Amino acid sequence: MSQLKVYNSITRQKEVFKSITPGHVGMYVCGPTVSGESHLGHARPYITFDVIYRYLTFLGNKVRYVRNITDAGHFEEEGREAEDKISKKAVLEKLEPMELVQKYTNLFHWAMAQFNTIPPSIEPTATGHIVEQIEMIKKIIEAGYAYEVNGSVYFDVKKYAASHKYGKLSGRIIEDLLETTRELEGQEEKRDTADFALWKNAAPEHIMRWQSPWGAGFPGWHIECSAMATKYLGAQFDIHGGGMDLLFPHHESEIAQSTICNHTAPVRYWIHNNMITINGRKMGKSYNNVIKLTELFSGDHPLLEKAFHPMTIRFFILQTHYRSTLDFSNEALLASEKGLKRLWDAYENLGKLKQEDSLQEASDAGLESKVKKLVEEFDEFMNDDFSTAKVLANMFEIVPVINSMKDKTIPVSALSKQTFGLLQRNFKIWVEDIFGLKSVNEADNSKLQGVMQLLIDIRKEAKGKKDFVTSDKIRNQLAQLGIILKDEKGGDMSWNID
RNA sequence: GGUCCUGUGGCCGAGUGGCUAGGCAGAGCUCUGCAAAAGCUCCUACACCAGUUCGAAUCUGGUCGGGACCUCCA
Repeated sequence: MSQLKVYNSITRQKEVFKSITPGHVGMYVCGPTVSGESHLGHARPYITFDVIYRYLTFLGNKVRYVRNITDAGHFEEEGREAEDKISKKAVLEKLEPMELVQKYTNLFHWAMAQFNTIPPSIEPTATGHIVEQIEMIKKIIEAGYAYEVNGSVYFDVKKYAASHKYGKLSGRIIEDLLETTRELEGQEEKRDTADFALWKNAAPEHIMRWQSPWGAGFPGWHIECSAMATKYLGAQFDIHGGGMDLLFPHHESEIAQSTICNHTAPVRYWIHNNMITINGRKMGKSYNNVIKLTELFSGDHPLLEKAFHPMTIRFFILQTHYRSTLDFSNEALLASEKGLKRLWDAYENLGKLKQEDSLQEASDAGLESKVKKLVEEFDEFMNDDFSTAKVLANMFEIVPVINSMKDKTIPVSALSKQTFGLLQRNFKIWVEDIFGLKSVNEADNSKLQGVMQLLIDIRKEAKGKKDFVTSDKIRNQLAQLGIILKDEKGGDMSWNID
C-alpha cells in the first residue's frame, strides 16, 4: 500500500505523514465559537476532519482527536442584547452567559450527530481551562515576550520576529504587518499594532470575567487553543486542523505563543480546509449569505427549494477535495442528493448479493481486473492527501456492475470469489466506516416492514391476475404517503421512503 | 495597497505533460401492462495571448475575470 501523504500548509507541499509516536496520532481541530448557530460553512471542517480522523483510525492508529469549544470572549446573543439594554433588573431576564453557551453547544452537538460525525476524544472548553491559559501567559511574560498594560497582556510580535519566523505559516511579511496603519479601538495600548492580546482587561459590565494576576478579565482568542492543545497533546503534536481563514492571525499566533512557551514548534502538519462559497462568495455573517444548519435541514430559507438531508450535505462535501472551494447552490445539492441515493442503493444491493454465487475463477477476466483495480485504488487516492472525490468517482464506476448483478444481466460469478469479497468488504469499509455515510431512511422498524410485505404480497397476487386496478391503487396510494414501490425484474418489488 | 489562491462542458466538480474522472441535467435505445428504477449509447470542455515541448487543461511569462486573508469569520 502507498504511504499517506498530506499537504502541509506550513511547507506548502505534500509530505509523507509520519506520526511522532508510531501508531499514535494527536490531532487538534479548532472548534466552534458557541455564541450563535452553526451554518453550512461550519459543516465543512468538522466533516472533513471527521473523515481524516476515521481514515487515520482505519490505518491502525490510535488517534486522540481534540476539538475545543470556544465559550469565552465577548458574547452577545442576537436579539437579546436590546432586551438587556432596556435594563430589566430581574436575573431571569438578563443574559446569562452559560445559558447562551449551553444552548448553542447543544445545537452544535445535535448538528454534528446529524452529520454522523464521531465525537472527538476530548472536547475541552475555553472556560474550563482558564488556569492553564493564565499559566501559559505567565511563562511568556517571564520569557520576556509579553507585556502588561492596564490589566491586559499583549504578545510582543516584534521581539518574537527578531529571532523567529512570524508569518511563516500564513506567508505574511513581518515588515508589512508592523507598518499597518489600521486604527482600531484599544490599539493604543499596544506597543505595536501587530501585537495580539493574550489577556484582556474586562470592564465591570462585561458578562464573562475571571480573576488573574493582571486583574479581572478574559483570555485572548489564540491562547485558548495553545493551552488546551499543549495540555492534551503535548508540546509538539502531529496534526492541527481548521479552516483556511484561521491561518492568520489565529494559527500564526498559536505557533508564536507555543514556541516561546514550550521551546518547540507545536505542530508537525498543518491541515486547512477551504471555504464553502455561495454565488462565489464565502459564506459568512458579514456577507449576509449564511444558511444555518437548521434551515438547511428544514428547507426554511429563501435560497432553498427544499429541505436537504444531513447525509446529502456530507456527500456534497466529500465530492470535492477539501482544499478547493466548494460552491453551494440548490442545483448542486440536488445533484448530490440524487448521486448519494444512487450510490447508497447500489451499496445496499451489493450487500444482498451472495458471494457463494461466485467461483474461484472469474468468468469475465476483463471485468475482474477492472473492478479489482478500481477497488484497490481507493487507498491510493485517499493516501494522496485525502482525495475523497476520486474514491467516490471509482465507486460510481462500479455502481453499474453492481446494478447489473442485481438485475442478473451480469452473473455474480463474472467476478472471482476473491474479488467479489474484496468489493463487498471495501464498499462497507469505505462507505460506512471511512466516509461515514448512513441510510437516509430513518424508518426501519420491523412492523412497517411487515405491513409493506403484506401489501407487496397482495399486489403480487393482483398482478398475477392482471388486476391492474388493484395493483396501481396500492402503488399510487403508497406514493401519496411518500413510499415508493418499484417493480423489479423477475416480479419482485422493492420499496423505499421518499 | 500587501500576501496568497483560483478560472474546466447547461450546473457541481476530479485532474500526476500524451491514454482526454465522476455526479446531476439533456437526447436516443433496451427492459416493462403502465410507472419508476436499472442497463447501454450520445453530448468530449479546459478564460485569453504568447512561449517551452514531438506533444500543454497540466510547465513559464503576460492580459483579463473571480475569491480568501490582512477585522475574535470554519
